[in-house]
Amino acid sequence: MENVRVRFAPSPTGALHIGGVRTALYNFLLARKTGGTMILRIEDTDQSRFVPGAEEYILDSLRWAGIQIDEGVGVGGPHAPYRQSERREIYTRHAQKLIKEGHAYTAFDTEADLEAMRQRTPNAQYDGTTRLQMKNSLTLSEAEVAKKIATGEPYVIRIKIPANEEITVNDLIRGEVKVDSSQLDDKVLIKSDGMPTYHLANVVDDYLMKISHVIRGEEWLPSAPLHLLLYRFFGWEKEAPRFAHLPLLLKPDGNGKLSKRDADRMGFPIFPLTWTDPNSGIVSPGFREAGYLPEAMINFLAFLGWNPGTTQELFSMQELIGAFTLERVGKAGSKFDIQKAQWFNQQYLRSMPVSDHVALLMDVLKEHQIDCTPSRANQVVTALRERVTFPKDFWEQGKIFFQPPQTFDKDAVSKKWSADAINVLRAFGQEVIQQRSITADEAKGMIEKAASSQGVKSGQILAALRIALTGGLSGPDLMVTIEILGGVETARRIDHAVSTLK
RNA sequence: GGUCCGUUCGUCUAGGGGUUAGGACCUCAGAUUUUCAUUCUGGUAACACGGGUUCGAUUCCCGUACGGACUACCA
Repeated sequence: MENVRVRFAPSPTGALHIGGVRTALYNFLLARKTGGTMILRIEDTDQSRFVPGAEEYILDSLRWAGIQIDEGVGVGGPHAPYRQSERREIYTRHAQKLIKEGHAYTAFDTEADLEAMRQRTPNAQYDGTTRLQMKNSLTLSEAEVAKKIATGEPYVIRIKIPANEEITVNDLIRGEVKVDSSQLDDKVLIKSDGMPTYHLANVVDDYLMKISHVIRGEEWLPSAPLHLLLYRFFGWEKEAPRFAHLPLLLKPDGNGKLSKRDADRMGFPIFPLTWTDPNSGIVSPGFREAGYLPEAMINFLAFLGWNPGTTQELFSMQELIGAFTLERVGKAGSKFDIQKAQWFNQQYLRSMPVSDHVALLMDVLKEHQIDCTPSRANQVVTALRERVTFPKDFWEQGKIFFQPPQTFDKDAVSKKWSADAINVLRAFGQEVIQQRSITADEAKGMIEKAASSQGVKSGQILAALRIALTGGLSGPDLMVTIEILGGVETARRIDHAVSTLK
């Protein structure tokens, strides 16, 4: 595989879909694996769908994901510009060449004309069977065409699809896909606003930018024969890239392509970063803001449609680069399983060094305007480390170390709060208040003493103690909790609970 | 409707003419943890269907069913 050059070519029509991130990832992995080049091209040929901020968003998302761009928008390169709206003349020139050689023609049909044609014949398309009934340079005289163009009548340029030719797409993932050219229609190449359509722009740019592999979503497979035809008409058959059409990301339940609607409905993000739609003002949550680590997302995404053929599941970007091959990409679509994504996140979050966890905790504490010494943060983090899936869990599970419980779990109280417990807690409170700092072991001994003084086994009142201290029944080791809280705070919370709960 | 693509546990998948069809997530049970979580052990659970080829098919071929994508002057 000489000189691999791949591109990720999104449209700036809104936030980047998570499936787009996976497509970018596979391109990136192949580029890095082969020492090739990763190119970012922005396909902004549809002016009506342009959304301000979308390009910036794409750049930010890729950066967050750790997908680096070697060439293209944002970094420049030898084939600039990389924004298709800035390459207009190039496409026009190429379209003209096609016309000159009889592979394309101009068409003047209005929307009403097209509609009428479709009405006339069911399932009709603009192709070899209908093009001679339409208003185009094949049916009009040269003079008429020239006049229409001179008077500024809008027109498009269409490809002239040859009849009855078998076109074979050799897809790296799907093998040979054969299509009869008669099934294809005379697709518009240049729109009436002078901009190219995807089909033309894509082929011209991939050739000019010397792309070696086109790795894109399966939704492009049906138009791949058209693209191949274009390569042939331009005389670029030898330089045509290899194609790899990726299976789609499917919705978690039922069937169909994963959509934003599904994500909203099931309560998880679909965009890498939070996105605010500039037109509607609607804010859509992002994976980053939901607490997903980029490493976890990348690992998760890589495994949706690809696997290394071993039982290893945790892969760093470097490991993915080493293991990735297009041959091991599957053919069937994958349902987007958010639970698996959470599992990956848990794995990555827990394996971070303690210092990172401390930093995470300090961040949330700052948000809540709580001061905390590093050593205390360290204690809390140590107690919580094995219990977190998202960074926010450090706060949700750790806040009881910084503020007394706001409420007491009613069920827990009715089950575990007893007269015996109150007596033991009182006794323990009077002891523990003497010790500003107390170790877990000391706390344990003290509780046992208090319990036996009341003729009770300590095990019977531990749940009540936990309720008094944390408001509920779950949390880190109780003795460790007391150690972190300290004797004074422990006593204060017991006091409060005993006087509040009857 | 037409064209194309696909189909192994609920999910992500490995595998491949003769296997106890393997792993992970989820789930369930047990152990550990005087809680919960973690951790450990174990369990439930799959080759869409029908033909053919073959001594033998989940694996190869054909068909059917089901699902999906595409069918715009959107990408």
